[in-house]
Amino acid sequence: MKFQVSFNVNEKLFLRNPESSVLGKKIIKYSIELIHEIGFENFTFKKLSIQIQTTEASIYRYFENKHRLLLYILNWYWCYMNFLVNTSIENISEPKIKLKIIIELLANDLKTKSGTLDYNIEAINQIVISESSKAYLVKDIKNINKDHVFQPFKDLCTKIASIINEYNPSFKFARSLSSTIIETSHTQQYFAKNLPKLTDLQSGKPEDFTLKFLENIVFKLLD
Amino acid sequence: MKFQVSFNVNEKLFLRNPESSVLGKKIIKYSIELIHEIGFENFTFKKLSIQIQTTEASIYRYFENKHRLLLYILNWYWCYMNFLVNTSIENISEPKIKLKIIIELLANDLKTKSGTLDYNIEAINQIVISESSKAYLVKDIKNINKDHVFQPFKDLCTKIASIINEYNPSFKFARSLSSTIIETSHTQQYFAKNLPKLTDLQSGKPEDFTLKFLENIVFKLLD
DNA sequence: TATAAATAATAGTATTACTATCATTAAAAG
DNA sequence: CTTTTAATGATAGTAATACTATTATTTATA
Repeated sequence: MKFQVSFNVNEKLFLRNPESSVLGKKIIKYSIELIHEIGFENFTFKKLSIQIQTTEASIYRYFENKHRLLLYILNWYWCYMNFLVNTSIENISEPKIKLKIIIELLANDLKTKSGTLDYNIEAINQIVISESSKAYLVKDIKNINKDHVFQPFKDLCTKIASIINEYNPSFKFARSLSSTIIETSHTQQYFAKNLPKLTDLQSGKPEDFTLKFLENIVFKLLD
Repeated sequence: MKFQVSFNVNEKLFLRNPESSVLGKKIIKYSIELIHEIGFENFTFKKLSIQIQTTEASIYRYFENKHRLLLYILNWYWCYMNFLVNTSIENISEPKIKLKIIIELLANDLKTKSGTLDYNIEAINQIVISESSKAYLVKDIKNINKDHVFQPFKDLCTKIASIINEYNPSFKFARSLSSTIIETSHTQQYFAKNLPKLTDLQSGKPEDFTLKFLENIVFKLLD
């Protein structure tokens, strides 16, 4: 399946729309690769500019700083997840099946769901797992949040919460459960891979383990 | 209740033991205040040195870098939590009550449990909520982990897992549930305070909400 | 073809994240 | 009570980071 995906990412995220030029698209494509490779802390506009043979100044015309660039990548991901969730459950009537599909998507099945994309979806996935909390765990969160830069994340959370309540209308913590399974899908995958003592992974892949764990908790909670 | 608490923090965390000198203790005390005040990203040894009227070089004699200092603070916290958990459930026989007490401690009741301490426990709490994931979400995690700097965190996780299995021996995900409730206690408090749309908080304190949520999920899962 | 917009090339600044050196002061040992 | 050692202060310096500014050149659009 080959399809072109682009989303209307919040304009406050960038100074100049990276989708609007070749250089802009290169910035996104290679920042994904570079952040994945060296981690967000070690990532700089200087290093990126060398890799794509441009200058720091050129990148600064697109993004105020690297935090905004990270937010841009995460927004793209959250929009993509919203899209995948919506299309994957479109024709499903059973809320239980819907939830199962969503959990599979969260526990990293989206790489198999994705066709050919402009961006390296596996790298984005790893960035989401390792770096996404750094987007909101910042001192200036209150001001940053005013620009609605977390809207797609909240939308995803709201969507999943609505299906949780569709499945069990009396459950009182749909949003918190929703944000918890999103975050836990990242944390448990990360722990399983890097600090396995914090998990019950015995053998097999971190993704498969996370899937089983999430299914276990979600359906025990809602049944 | 006034008591003096000190723990044998892993020697790999520091170059010179901060507990061994007046300056060392000042470094810890005021780094807690400063990280709490300006956030870990904005925190520098230079700023700290100005506040405690010493030099950057002097601080570097205690800690290799600010990441190690953060790890030191978190280790202190994890050791303290281990201590609090152990003393709080010492005389309890019912595993359910033990779990309830632990959840209360996680959902921030520890400030009421703590007497007069050398360090600002409320500031440490906020640091744990906002900064602790930055201790492990680093590219070099595999090497850092070799120094056993996450041991007290793993110990806490193991302890809670053992009580989970004491309460319900057939539950297959005790460690993952344990690490999940620890992380979720931070995430939900942070979301409730800063991105409340990601939670079901209607009114009241983030701590109280988090407590209810955690109790709900833990006992629904284990009963 | 003219005009505007985007990019490249270059330079520069303040801050960060350190390392090094040497003088001074405080603590411990003889 | 001096000697030695260890800790701290004072100072300097470097490479990298996180930007901003200026001007020339290229590319796109009118």
